[in-house]
Amino acid sequence: MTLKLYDTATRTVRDFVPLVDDKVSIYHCGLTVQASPHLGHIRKEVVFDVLRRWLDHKGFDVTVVANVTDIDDKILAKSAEAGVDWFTHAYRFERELHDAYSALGCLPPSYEPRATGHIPEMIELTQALIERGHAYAAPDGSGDVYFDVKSWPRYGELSGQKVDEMEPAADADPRGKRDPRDFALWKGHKPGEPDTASWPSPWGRGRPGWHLECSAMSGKYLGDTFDIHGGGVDLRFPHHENELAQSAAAGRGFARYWMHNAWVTMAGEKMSKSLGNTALVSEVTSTYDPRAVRFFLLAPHYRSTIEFSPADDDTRGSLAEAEKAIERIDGFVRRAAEQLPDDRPAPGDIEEYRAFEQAMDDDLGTPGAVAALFDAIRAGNQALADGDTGRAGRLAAAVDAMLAVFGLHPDAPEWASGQGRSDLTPVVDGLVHAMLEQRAAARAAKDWATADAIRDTLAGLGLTITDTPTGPRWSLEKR
RNA sequence: GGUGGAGUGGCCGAGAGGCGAGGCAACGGACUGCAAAUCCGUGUACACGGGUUCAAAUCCCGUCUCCACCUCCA
Repeated sequence: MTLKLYDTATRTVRDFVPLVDDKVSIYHCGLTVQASPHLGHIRKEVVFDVLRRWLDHKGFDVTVVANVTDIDDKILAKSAEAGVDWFTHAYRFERELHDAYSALGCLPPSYEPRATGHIPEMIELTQALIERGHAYAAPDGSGDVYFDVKSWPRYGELSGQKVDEMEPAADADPRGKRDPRDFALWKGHKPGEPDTASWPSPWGRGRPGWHLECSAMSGKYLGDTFDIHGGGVDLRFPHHENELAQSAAAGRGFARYWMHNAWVTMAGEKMSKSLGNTALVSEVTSTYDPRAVRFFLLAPHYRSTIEFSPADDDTRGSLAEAEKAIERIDGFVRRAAEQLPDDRPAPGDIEEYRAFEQAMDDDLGTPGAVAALFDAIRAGNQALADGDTGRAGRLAAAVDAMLAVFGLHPDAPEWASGQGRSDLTPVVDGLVHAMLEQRAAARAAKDWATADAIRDTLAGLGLTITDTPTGPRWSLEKR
């Protein structure tokens, strides 16, 4: 089966054919490490993590590059406000970003270059653009270098806009620009900015413009032409438009497919720091099962907005609902582990599994794929109840494979807890089983009062007891 | 002004001309000592008004509402 992807540049769904057989190169714009990541930020990571896992599942050798923008206006402004060095600020939030990745089970990128580590590449690219007549040093002595939008007729191709119809820049200070839409490739050092935030260049000391970074770093690690460039829809313009312009104008092929994920909303509005309606990843994962958070972010289609609703008087909230879905998944995985032999057959031509693959190949159709997963779980539960271990085994194998693609398998190393709880699991297990033996004795004697009292005690400690055909089972309530 | 997207059952969220994706919630039933879990069953949903068609949530025309981007926001 061929993977089809929606390409933002052509606004069509296209068959995905990689540049090099069996290899896929992906670049997606990482974050500017200027504040704590929220659900909206991390959605992009989850979306591209699922894409990467799916390509991997299909047998491609995948290279993923996601940059870290560790120098920009906001970082300088905020660090100055906080009275710390800009790199102190940047490193702190870079660590938070990494914590968020791992909290949500995102595999690390193959390479994660920092902008500040690629100044020579950026200078080189800027020089190439000047030589080709697509960039110029500002004549005002500021040390800025701008991309000359008018020199590049293709400008606007990615976002479908015509330069002349764009809203004139609100920027009242055109500085040394030939056209208000020209954007900075290189920014001259300004008085008041820390000396450490500038690097020597042919145009004097300065620092790179935001758009330039991604062109320079993608070129270094993936070559002049690569397969997929991703990011949030809000980066389509101006960031990606500018990246494309400066790369193509420098003679590079650049990205062959453009993918953009939609954002996360709260009460219908985009989650963003300026609106104050953010849910930080760190907050959310300390309150809810991180796998539920991941499920919540990947279950809707990546091009649809997701409405995040916190718990209130009327609803339990979208993450609590997702936790119930995860419990259903885990219920089957545990049941299968208890009742089936360890050596699972291949999924083979299980109907639900084919539906899953078809959905994923159709522009990463996770909604259909999730539906297929639950169909397989239902069928698997039935097969287990019927004692049809052959069919149950194939379905369990299919469920395992689907969960691996989603990055949601409970036994995957990403979820192996280094955080205390599971370290005590064997101890708790022993204690609980001792109590359950007493309860079993009471039940055998039809002493329901004693049996229920033991169960209530355990329930009071947050343990749910479930009687199954193979004996009682305990699980820790999420909250 | 330009560009892109959205309005689906109690909630979330798919689909894109013809059997009501899936999850959460609710209600019945089976199972259970009682539960829980699981399974089976239960919904006359597609912003509004017209039109095309044997058939429209899906196509066409019009209307309304909402969101995003055009300011270095995933």
